[in-house]
Amino acid sequence: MPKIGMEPIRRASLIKATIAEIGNVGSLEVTVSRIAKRAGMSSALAHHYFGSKEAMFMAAMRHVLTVYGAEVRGALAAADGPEARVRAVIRASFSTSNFRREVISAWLNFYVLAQTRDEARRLLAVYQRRLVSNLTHGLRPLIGARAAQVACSIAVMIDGAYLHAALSETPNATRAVGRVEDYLTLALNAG
Amino acid sequence: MPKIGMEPIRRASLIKATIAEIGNVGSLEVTVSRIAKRAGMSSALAHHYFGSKEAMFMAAMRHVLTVYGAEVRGALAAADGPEARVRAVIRASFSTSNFRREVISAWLNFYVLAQTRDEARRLLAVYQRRLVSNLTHGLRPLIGARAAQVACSIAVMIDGAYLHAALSETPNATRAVGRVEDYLTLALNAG
DNA sequence: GATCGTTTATTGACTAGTCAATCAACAAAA
DNA sequence: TTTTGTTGATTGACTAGTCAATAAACGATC
Repeated sequence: MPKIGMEPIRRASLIKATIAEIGNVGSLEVTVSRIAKRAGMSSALAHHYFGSKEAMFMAAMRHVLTVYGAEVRGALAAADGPEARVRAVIRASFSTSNFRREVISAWLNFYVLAQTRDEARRLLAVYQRRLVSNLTHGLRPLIGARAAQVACSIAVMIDGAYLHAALSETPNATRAVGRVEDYLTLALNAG
Repeated sequence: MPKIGMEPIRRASLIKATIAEIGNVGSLEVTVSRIAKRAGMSSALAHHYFGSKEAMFMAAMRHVLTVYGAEVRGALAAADGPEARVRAVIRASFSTSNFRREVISAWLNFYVLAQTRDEARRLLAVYQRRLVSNLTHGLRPLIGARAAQVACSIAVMIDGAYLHAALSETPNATRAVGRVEDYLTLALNAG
């Protein structure tokens, strides 16, 4: 019983199912059939809307980045003053939504994909530049010219702490945030 | 014409070929046939010596970690004094051998594997503990009780910087080392 | 030092299963 | 009737792992 206007609904379902399935299996070795089944349709329909398995991955990752970006913007809007803005960006990177198993899985596999697929690499670069830019703007009023340098270091530390936390036996976002904020404090007091 | 004593030679060839093939494809979606072909034997022989594809991956990763461990030990032996030892550990983590494409690929896929395979997770934990331990021992005489904390932060920063460098358009080990060493300097001067 | 059973090395062929992508065909809306 | 939604069936290619069979080296025994 075909209904009209299904495209956006189907696409959203498929993206959600793709992320869930990647989280379940832990890798990109998921089948289009399983994704489609989870989304309540045939695999042929998944191909109809996305064209290929890889396109589904990319759309899924773009969705993860969109959600993350919205969280960052929300946290920035609620922050009062430059230092609070920097801390908001850091904390948003370790939000509970970023620590769901399937999102962790998506990130790790995204790194793998970024080695060989230019589209993934570009997307990753965009995310990193935005992160550094957000941090730099917050840091500039606090430490002036050192802002760019420190922002890069914080970005590196966020990714490292995320990786460590994600792969530790007991993932602990709070500890990870603490580690990055300790560095921030150190950098701010070293004027 | 079978010759005796082939087992260690075959195993070494297969490990080398596995790493090379992973580096080529960029993921674990490599076939046993291709690995075996690259190593100059039939796929049946690869199964004979390793039993499964996953066992080949694990052996390959263990080899990467062994080489890395040897580099660290070498750098530590040549280092003079605590601070030099800390810097030696940092620099060894960004050695040229760790920046070969296939080794980067092995690391990224190892992270992915560590999500779901206990053996991979355990191996990763061993590597991380050793890294932190090495750093802590070097830091203790310099900053006493803060050593453990700072060692963890450096370890996190090493992984983050490695990730960034590995996935940037122009991988640059020197810049990555510099970033971690900057943090070290900051931490040492913040007594 | 010839004989023979055992171990090790090695492969081609095969099993049994997987999967991405395609396509013809059908159903409802416009 | 053209567009949009939808699927079952199929294709064509690929894969991990098994197995029987072969052949060289080893070692013990006579």
